[in-house]
Amino acid sequence: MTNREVADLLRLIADMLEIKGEVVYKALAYRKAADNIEALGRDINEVWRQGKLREIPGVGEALEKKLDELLRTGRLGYYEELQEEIPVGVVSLLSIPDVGPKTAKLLWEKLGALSVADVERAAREGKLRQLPGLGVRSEQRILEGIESLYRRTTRIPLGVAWPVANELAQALRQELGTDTVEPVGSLRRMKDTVGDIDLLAAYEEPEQATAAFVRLPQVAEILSHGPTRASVVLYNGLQVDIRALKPERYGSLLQYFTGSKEHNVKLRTLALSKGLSLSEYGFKRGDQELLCPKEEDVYHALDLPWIPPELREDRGEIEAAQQGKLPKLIERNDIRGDLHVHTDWSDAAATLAEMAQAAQKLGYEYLVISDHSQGLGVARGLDIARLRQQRAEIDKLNEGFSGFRLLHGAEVEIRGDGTLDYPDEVLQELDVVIASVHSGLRQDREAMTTRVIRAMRNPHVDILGHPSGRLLGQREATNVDLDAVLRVAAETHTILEVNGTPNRLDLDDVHIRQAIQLGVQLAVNTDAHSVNGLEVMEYGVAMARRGWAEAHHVVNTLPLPQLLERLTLKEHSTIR
DNA sequence: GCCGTTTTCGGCCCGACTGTTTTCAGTCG
Repeated sequence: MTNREVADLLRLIADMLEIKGEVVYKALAYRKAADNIEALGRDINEVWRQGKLREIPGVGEALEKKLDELLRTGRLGYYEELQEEIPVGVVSLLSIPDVGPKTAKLLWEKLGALSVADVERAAREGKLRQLPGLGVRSEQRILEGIESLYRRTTRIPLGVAWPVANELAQALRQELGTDTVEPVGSLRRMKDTVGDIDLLAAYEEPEQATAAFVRLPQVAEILSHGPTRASVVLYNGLQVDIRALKPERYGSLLQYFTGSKEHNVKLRTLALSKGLSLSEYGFKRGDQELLCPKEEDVYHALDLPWIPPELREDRGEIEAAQQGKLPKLIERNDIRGDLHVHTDWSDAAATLAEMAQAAQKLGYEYLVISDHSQGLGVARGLDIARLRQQRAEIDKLNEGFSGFRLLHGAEVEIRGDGTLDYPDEVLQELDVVIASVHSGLRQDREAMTTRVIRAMRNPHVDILGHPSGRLLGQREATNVDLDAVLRVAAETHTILEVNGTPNRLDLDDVHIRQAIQLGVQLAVNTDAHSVNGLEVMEYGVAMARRGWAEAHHVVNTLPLPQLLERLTLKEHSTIR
């Protein structure tokens, strides 16, 4: 079982326990363990083999026993017993907005509902309003919730939500005549996907801010609307929540609303240990209030340095802050060039000259042209003759540049057996070789892992492109064993790509962090297929930051001479 | 079910909004 599968099962059990009516803290404990297993960055099976399950935070005696049974036999007796009591169908009702464990249990016990469709039917027949604690309004609300559930297909990639959120924030800033409107929540933490958009407004009359917000022309439907918070659905189907408070509490609100929930919970616990109570309004010591106009004030009150939003996932950042060991995260301006872009030589829109010009405009010192290799026919991959023609043109262009250089690379297909799409003598001519998997994506774990590792052991392969192959919202990652890939990358000095294309963001944050811990170096690239595509660098950098990357972990922060030297490391290395 | 510079037992974060209530429970973030 994968970490994800184990985590999902623990979360399912947590839901069942809640519906059953167990003390909520029990369910909480399961969820916490699930979160930590998912964010582990190591294969849980390996942790289990080493007998180190207890070292995972949130795993105690009872969960260790259950995990051991699960990983050893693939089954869990405790879960099977629970299933006898609480059918999985009841758990599925929790996906309906405004239906929690109590309501789910009620719907099941009184109406026998075991699916969202059952609830929908009962609601249409007016049966929900007859249940204790529910009325006509609740019935209507649940029905609307089901409809929105059908509309809402999946989480939204960061690259989609980010521009929408900024446009909304800008509209509201103009409406209110203030600067203090910002996207917050998982967006501000730059998570790879977001469930909804959260906005924050600091305004003297908060109720006017929420009122102006629900009146924005983008708003299709108002879900709730109070003096300090409101929730709407846009015409594009995205849900947006806003919170508004007076500016004097701006720092507390910004901190609170940025999350994550887990990070905030830990901060509050920390506050309690110092005799303070923390909420979005600020600190309280007894009746005495301590306001935080700036976000830094919140952290300083807890004797912590300010923590960058990208780290706020309760993955050790608070402990690191306490010990003064927060990383100095890489920034967008540290990037000196893009190592992965395409041109009209293969499947992209812009010419070599256009891409070079755009890169110089961004202040880059270098740009690697890396069109597809011959095997990727659908992308008009370059055969060896055209590749050499391209080299000639790049050389010619370079004569006209000063303080900037085009490098010649290629994104070379990793074939099904792990061999590469150009022979070694051709690879050797290139400044940068990116090896990527684009075909045969359904191979089983062993075949896929062997394939990728074989490619990495080629001394000419500098970078492994989009290592997991995932396409957010469209395609799962391939079966590749990333743990093994990371180990071999460390051993062979192969650079791993952090691909900034919005629906890739690959590597993800968890594996970036693991890579760094193993001493693997990264390249943050855009994989741009147009001039505008170069702009997505900010998403790639955001992923790197979420993975605790500092500038020195990323090779394209190096000045050109050092980069070129780094790129020869593998050929000169004796370890293969 | 986890966990311990206030505890190996008794805690475990805080508040808004909604609807169905006569003072609060459920849900959400």
